Amino acid sequence: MVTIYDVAAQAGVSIKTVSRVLNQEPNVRETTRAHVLAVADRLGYHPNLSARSLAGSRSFVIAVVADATLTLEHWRSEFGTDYLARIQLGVTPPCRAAGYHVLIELIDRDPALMRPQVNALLAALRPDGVILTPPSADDPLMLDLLDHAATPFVRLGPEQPDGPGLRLALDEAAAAAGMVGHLVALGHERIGLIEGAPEYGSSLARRRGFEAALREHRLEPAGIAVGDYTYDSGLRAGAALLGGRFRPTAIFASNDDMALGCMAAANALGLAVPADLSIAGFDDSAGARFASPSLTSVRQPLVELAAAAAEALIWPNGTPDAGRLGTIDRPGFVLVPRNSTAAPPRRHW
Amino acid sequence: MVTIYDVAAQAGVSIKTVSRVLNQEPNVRETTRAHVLAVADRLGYHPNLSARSLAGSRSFVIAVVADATLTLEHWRSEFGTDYLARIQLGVTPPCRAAGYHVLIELIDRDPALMRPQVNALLAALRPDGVILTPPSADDPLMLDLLDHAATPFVRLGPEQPDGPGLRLALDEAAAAAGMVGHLVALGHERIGLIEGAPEYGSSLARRRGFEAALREHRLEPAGIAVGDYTYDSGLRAGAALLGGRFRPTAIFASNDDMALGCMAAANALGLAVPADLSIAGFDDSAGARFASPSLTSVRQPLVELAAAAAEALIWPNGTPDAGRLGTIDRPGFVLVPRNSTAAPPRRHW
DNA sequence: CTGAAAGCGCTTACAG
DNA sequence: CTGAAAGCGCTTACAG
Repeated sequence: MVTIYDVAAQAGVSIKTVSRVLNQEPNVRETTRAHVLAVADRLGYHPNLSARSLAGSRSFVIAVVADATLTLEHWRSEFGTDYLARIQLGVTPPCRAAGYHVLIELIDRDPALMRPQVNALLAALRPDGVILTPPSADDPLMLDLLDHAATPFVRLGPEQPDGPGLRLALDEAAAAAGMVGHLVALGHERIGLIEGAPEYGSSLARRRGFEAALREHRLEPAGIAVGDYTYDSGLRAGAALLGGRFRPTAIFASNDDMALGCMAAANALGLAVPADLSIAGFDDSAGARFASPSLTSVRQPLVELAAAAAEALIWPNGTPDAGRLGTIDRPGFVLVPRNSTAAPPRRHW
Repeated sequence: MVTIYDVAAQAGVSIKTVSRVLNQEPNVRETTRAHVLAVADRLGYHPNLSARSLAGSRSFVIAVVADATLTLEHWRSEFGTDYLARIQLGVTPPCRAAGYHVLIELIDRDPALMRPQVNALLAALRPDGVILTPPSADDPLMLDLLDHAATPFVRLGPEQPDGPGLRLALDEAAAAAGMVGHLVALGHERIGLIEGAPEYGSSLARRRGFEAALREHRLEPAGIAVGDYTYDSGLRAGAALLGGRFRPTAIFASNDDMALGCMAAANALGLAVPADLSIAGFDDSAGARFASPSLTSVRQPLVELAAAAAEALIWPNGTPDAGRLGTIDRPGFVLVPRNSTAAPPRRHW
């Protein structure tokens, strides 16, 4: 392997000068710089990351932390697999462009496991930055460990509005409100909600958005049922909402899995979707795209969020073209209308 | 950060002894070993990977090489996203268990880009091993660069039966033959084939398996149409196969996308699947699971293959329990029967 | 604008 | 069974 000494010798300068050129430091004569670069290129020189990391303050490594159990489950089920892939899609291009490497690190939630795993990660890799995906983004021990190690980190879609680290928040309330707006625009006036597990912040935010939007349109909720983000809970909640006399003409579920469960409940009751009942979900999961009818949903801007996180960690003092980060600081959700929502049926009661 | 010096000082030994204990080298008194481990644990010591890599011969890094364009496309489409996720699922657990880190490295196919990218990867990271996914697994330049750098590498599902590196092959012919066996068992005697792009080795292997299985059952192909692995080509090929007078009662497509295209062609002709026509695919993609009717397909054992690759790189001289690798050396495909295949219609011509 | 020295935290020979 | 010395390939102060 060719080292910095080889380049220095060939170029007739000291290794320090080569180092300056490679790191784009100032105070190098332009001709020297060009010459060194030419020699490095000719020799096929590429700096050794371990040496750089050991001697300097940068490792050129960004670690993406994901919950071990959840991630392995997602990969195995090949269903919710989207999430991490979207993160990778967002993180990878800016990292590649800046010569950074991305490490997906699976960390267990159990504190007795998490503590040594995170400490080993930080000590072994000394990553220049860590990106926390939910639920790690709100784990007190995780935040504490990173904070103590003084490792820069970004929390993707945190549920807590404060705490350490850079937070890249998602405006879930606005997204939920947007979905209500979509249903109202179709003509619906009786809209029910299937709420997610109340212990999740996302679930509360989505309910908040739902209620605010209804108020704005001077409507009352046509029933609220509580689920836990699973298909089965959506099935039960759907049955409950649709069992009454004045059933809603549209139901907004806090995630796609529950929306699909609700769709099954509607089918069981002989209701056609969307002719008799409109159903909307949240997440734009694979299931939403492949369902029959396909499910109207709202897509989290995860790719943009992850890209912003990577750029914030790579360029702590502002992106090269700083304007961009600002514009994607709080990227918007995207409403994806599909075949499960339509105008309400004409009244016949 | 606590270093090996801190541990050595606290334990009252030299750093070399600490190093021996940590690397599980022989020639350490049992009491010394226990004491050092206790001190290391108490201090929360974790070795710095950069220092280990720089000083020693191991980096504890496994790089998974994937084609840049294809991977970004897959991630963006959120459709073929399965592939890399399956690889990650296979590679991650053995690496975690052995203290290795996994890096997904996107490499461009263009030689002018590939050469510096691969060289930089090898020089910067000095990975202990590289896992090549298709099509990199058969790229001559890629193989040459890795071979020259003397980096151990594994080729997943290579199409060429020889060349450098450890090859973990898939028996695609056997998988195709198995699918034909499934159709024959259902009662089909007139089975057509939609072949994939002939420039892919996989396509040839699958056709070979198809023909061998038919021969074994003393049947003739009921038509062979050539596609290129795309939905559209499957649509066209299906129309061609089904347009004749003595149409097949079952069609085996060399991948799921073409099978789904063929299904559309059948629908367009008013043929019900599977009542009038059985259709089988290959890959067990997400589309197969969500299609209507769901598509019978065959699943590549990618997870097992990737796990075997990781273990081969982590334990070059045999897995700790060496028996296991042998058993997954050539893991079998899994036939996944779904609703697109059934008994043939009763003859009525 | 350029360079000589020291040191990052380990492992590799080598010596005892 | 244990340790002192050298060195991996860079960057960090510091000097000129």
